[in-house]
Amino acid sequence: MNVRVRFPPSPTGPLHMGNVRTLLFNFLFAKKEGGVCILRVEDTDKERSKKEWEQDIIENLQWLGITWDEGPYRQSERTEIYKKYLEKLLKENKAYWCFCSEDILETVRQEQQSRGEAPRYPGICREIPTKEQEDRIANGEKGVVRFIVEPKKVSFTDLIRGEIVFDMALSGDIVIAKDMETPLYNFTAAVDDREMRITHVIRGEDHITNTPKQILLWEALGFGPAPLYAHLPLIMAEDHTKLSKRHGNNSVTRYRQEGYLPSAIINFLALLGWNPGDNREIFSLQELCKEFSLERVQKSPAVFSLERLDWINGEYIRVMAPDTLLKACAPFLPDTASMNQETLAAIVLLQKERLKKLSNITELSEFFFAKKLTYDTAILPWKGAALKATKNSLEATLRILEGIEENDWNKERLETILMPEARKTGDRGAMLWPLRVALTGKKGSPGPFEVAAILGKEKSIARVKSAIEKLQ
RNA sequence: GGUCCCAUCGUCUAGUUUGGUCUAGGACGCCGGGUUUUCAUCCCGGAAAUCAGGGGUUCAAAUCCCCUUGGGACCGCCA
Repeated sequence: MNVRVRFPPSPTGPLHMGNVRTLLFNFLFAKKEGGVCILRVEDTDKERSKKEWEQDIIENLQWLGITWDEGPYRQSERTEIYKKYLEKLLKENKAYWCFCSEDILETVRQEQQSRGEAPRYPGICREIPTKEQEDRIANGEKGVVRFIVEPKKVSFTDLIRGEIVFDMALSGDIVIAKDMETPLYNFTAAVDDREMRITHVIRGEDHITNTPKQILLWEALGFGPAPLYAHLPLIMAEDHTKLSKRHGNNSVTRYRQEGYLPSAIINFLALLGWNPGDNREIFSLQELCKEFSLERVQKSPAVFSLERLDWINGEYIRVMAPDTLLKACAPFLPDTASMNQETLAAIVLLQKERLKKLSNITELSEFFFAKKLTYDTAILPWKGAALKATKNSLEATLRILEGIEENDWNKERLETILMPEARKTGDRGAMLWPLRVALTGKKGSPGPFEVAAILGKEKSIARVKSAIEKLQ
């Protein structure tokens, strides 16, 4: 079989992590099976769909490396196709015009719910003669198109969950178009899946109840065998409900802006609901394409864990090539103008193992860029040492530093000169800790030799002097 | 409320199809230790699931069957 899957985002908001997971699984499945991916923008909701969101979706998909082979098709540009099928259903009396006001519908809905019934349209307008329906529409009356849902059992074999049966007698007739130019979701999905020869519909679990509706539409339209369906477990927030706007901004753009890598996001999302069956945790997109299988997809929902994403992202950052890392970090560096490339590269490389996300570089490295360090003098002394002793130590260090030639001012030389001195104290921390704090103004930071080398002789000495002054 | 889906450490999960090798394995996070002047990295170790509960079937059940409970999704002239 020639596998064809679809990416059906709705441009009513930015691309978010939940979308990406679904699209990713479609992509991986298609690649694994040697099939093709079709990008289909589901923009039938004229009020909510925005071109800017379509842009956001496309750009972020490209950034992530999730590519498609056909499209983008836009449903808003396919009105004629839907109209044709709408007319067919109307003509064959498989659909009818409904003139019920929203007020009436709302009243009926509430009555049904208070009686403990599932809310559904009772079929009021189904009784209106076809001729009368047509006349009313021709005379300009507003109406919507309802599809007659046959009261029968509909079943399908979900590739992940097995056989699922629905009793459609419990469902009312569904609205498939607001007017001939405005078709609705279930209808356009069925039509397009057929028109685009989709073989596998892989989507979120929240679509399970739409499936029998689409299958009935598919049958009514005489489309032949429906595609195969696979419903993925949902991604949940920490509170164990479906990930949504309520849970903060989960847009790809936000993660991108914070310095998460595409490869890390892909790796993380792939492992949310799927696993290779062994203990491996790190996968490239290429590897995933080779190994993915629907059989290994989880049935139960998975909680989105930021801590886990952070870990995977850190893993990817640690294996980045120096120049790639520098380029990636550049937007997050406090000030790229005042320092040369070489220095910036050294800074980034130094912090590499400390980054969970690229944006961490900002705070981690600001002391390199600061004109003046501000910190509490109390953090200067090493393990309960007295202020006086700390000051003496720094003064001794200062004298050594001042004696070092500009040419010798590099990490290796600084270490070979200072380390023996530090050892003489019996506890190297007594000398090295105050020096490091004087240079960085922080309790935790890279080592003093690395920092001093990057800072240069002049700045380093100024900072040590400043620390000594603070201890007066 | 109705319908559907799901159920192994806090979280992601292996193991369930073909019952025994599972006194349930790995990873994240957490705790402790080592390396290191500190942080981070790295290395070692630990706590953490009576396999939701109950009942069956069986010599044997996380694995098969039934019931209960719990959680989630959907019920729109959104997708």
